[in-house]
Amino acid sequence: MNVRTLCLAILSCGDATGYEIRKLVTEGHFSHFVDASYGSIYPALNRLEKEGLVTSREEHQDGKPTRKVYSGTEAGYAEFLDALSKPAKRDIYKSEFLLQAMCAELIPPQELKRAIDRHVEYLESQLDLIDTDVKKIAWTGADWVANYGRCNLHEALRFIRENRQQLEAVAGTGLPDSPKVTAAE
Amino acid sequence: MNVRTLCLAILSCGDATGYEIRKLVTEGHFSHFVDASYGSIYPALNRLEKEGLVTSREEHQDGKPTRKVYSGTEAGYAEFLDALSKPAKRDIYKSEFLLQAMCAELIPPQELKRAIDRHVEYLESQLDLIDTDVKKIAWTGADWVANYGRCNLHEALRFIRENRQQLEAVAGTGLPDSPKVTAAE
DNA sequence: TAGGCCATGTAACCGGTTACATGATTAG
DNA sequence: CTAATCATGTAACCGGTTACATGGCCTA
Repeated sequence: MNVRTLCLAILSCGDATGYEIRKLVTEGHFSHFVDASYGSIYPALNRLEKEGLVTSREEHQDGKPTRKVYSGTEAGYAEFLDALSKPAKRDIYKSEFLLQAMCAELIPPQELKRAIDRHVEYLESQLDLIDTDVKKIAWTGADWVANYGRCNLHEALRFIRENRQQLEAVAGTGLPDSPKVTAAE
Repeated sequence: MNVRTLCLAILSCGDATGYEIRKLVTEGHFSHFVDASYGSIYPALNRLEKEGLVTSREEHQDGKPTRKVYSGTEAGYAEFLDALSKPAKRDIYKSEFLLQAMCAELIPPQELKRAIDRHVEYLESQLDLIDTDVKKIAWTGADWVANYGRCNLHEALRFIRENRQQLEAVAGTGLPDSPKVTAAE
């Protein structure tokens, strides 16, 4: 999923400015499963307008800079639906924390403990974000996704709290010269 | 986390060839939270060798191409530990499925149903992969991570199975001209 | 005999990030 | 007085992917 399609999707849900789209995908309720920055959003929006998939109107407001509000067009909505009809790409998940956990035996105990603490804090903050965020929205899809995220975060936290001592017990026991994996078979 | 550090991490756990590293990160037990392709792994390995962070030996085998087996050096292990000591970057999670779920109201019912089915299948296949894979390994870190993944996948599947009808009930009820979000506040 | 696995590598390309430019207003 | 928020945009850069090149062996 590229930024272009992402913009189309968000604009299918309602009008927004580039600034707002960026907020939604980095801090708002879309931020848990997508991401993009100004440098990709603004060019994407300009291109979409040229192609007639979105339209824009300028909203002058005093005291603040002029907003350029985008709306999806019929054609834009059609392309979005089209993108959805082909099977979704598999989820992408990258986690430095899990790499650390995987290599726990090679990491000094205090170091590992700190890494776990940090990750627990991170997951808790994500959970808070969802909870404060969900009050502001009401439509079913967003609500469902929020609940999905909440459940998963709860489960992750539960698992770590219940099993972290297993990992901490082996921290640092693997010496740099004793190989553990002989790779794939 | 770039491919360079990833290679260093894997080689800290044991010797491997570029081919094997790629297998580990795309199909093996590292594949659930990292990813990389040949085009980035081989150049990274060559550079690491030039810098003295890994060494290689050639293993001639008849019938098959010569393997170039890499081992981490003291310096390489040190750099890996150093990378771990600075706080891990936050997890990256991208999901087209959740974007679809978020926009459920705009998607025709059959389309949505199929998308959910596909995603359930995908999660189940991931679960299978962990289960078949975990038998081949024994060291604590890998085991812990496998269990972590298993729990999370179970929870995700449970949630979807129990709540999918909520989403399916509203599929297609949002018309393209009735905006739902007015973006961030 | 076609395709998949083993195995290493390169080059072109590209999507996206980072950092910058600009500037008024408001909150601490 | 400083920092943050609002708001739009550009240009350089970069990490990584895709696709290709090569070639023997084994399986269906």
